[in-house]
Amino acid sequence: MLSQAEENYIKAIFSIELSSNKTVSTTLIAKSLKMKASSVTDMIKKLADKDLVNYEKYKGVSLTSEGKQIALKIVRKHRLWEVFLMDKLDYKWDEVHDLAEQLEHIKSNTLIDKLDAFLEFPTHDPHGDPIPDKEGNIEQHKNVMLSSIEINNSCTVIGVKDSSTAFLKFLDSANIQLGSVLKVISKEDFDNSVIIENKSISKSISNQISKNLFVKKL
Amino acid sequence: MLSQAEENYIKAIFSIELSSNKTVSTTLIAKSLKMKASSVTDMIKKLADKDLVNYEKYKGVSLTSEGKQIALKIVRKHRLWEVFLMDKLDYKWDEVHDLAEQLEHIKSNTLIDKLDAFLEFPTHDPHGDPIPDKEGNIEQHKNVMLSSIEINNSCTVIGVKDSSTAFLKFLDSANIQLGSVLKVISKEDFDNSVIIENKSISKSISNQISKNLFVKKL
DNA sequence: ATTAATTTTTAGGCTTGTCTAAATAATTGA
DNA sequence: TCAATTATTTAGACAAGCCTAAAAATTAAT
Repeated sequence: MLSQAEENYIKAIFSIELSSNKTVSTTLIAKSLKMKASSVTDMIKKLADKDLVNYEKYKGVSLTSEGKQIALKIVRKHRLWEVFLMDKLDYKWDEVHDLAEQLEHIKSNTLIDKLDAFLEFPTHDPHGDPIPDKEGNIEQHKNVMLSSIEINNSCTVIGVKDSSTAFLKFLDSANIQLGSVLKVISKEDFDNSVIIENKSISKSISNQISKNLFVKKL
Repeated sequence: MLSQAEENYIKAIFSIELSSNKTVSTTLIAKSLKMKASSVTDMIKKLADKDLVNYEKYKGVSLTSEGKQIALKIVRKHRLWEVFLMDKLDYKWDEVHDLAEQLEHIKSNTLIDKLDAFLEFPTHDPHGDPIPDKEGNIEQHKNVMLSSIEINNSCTVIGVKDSSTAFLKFLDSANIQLGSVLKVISKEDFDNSVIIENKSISKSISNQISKNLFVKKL
């Protein structure tokens, strides 16, 4: 049985692997978990002993397939709890992350599948991220960002890359949710901002925002 | 913010205080938490420093009013989670305890009240125990046991004193739930067992069982 | 190709929460 | 009452998980 600390490392390594595709460095893990590199080295050794990561001194780590399975289970739990918090308890999408970070560590063989059933087998969490199934299969995010949509094309918002509270609150204030249909009116070469139309209201969206919004072309 | 270990001690002290009404000894706490007495002494000192328990060497402990409030909050969380697990996720009443022991430690200012609302403000958990309200008010259990019901009187099962898996499974097999109406047909002086009628079926109930069933006289 | 800068690891330390063994206090019973 | 028993506390140890500071390896820059 893994400790919460171990699970947090596994999850961090998993998400770094996903987003960067290079071998994961001690420093990156430390940054992601807000810890010191020396602490990370300690824990990596422990995880390597348990065959959850491949590790060679000074060469970074990668998850073994067993490690990856564990990571997927944690991600599954995290995202299902987020759905629960939002759909059943009326939390807003910017409030669910921290609570789910706690709930994802609850140990039980049955709980998460019962929760899944209770929620009627959702496929995505409140931020548009796909939920792994019981076996750890997970749909691949298509990496289409709002920033890459051509002028005059429309798209649907299907997810956010950054799910920080600040970003999500900004989206709320701009009236953008999952499912919002955005039409790209024009692009500004100078700062890469785009003018979009959302429910017939036009808005300027900075590049920082538009490259963190996953969309599907219509 | 209290650690899980601290919360577990507070809860243990609270439940011992409730069931025995004497000052709580180191040994009793140790037994309840399956730890060594020396560990208990250490923790008691810590809790006393935080003014959550009154403690004088060799004289046992009692919760301060602050400690009691914390205990009530934990009990509230535990019981609400139990209701959730049973009512929403279809767990059986003998399965919810261990999971609730984990869930009760989730830290959040809003979660438990939202859960309470979602469950439509239940007043009792699946074992018949009353759920403290937001302010920590809790209904007093009337201590009427099945063993004290007179011959020919009927009563409703309103709770269990022992909520161990074994006991609850026994009750299931005997078709006794909360709300079951039992009529006392006869009593056996020899071993204090009683013959009861439940849905027109007669059964012999040992004293061990009947003194662990809270009932309300009809 | 060396040196400088950065990254990673090692070594040693700290806190929390547990333990065992020994010392001390309280209680029991003859 | 006072000796034996039991309960409690103290002292010292250990694992987990974090830290700082220093050493070692790697990478980058001139």
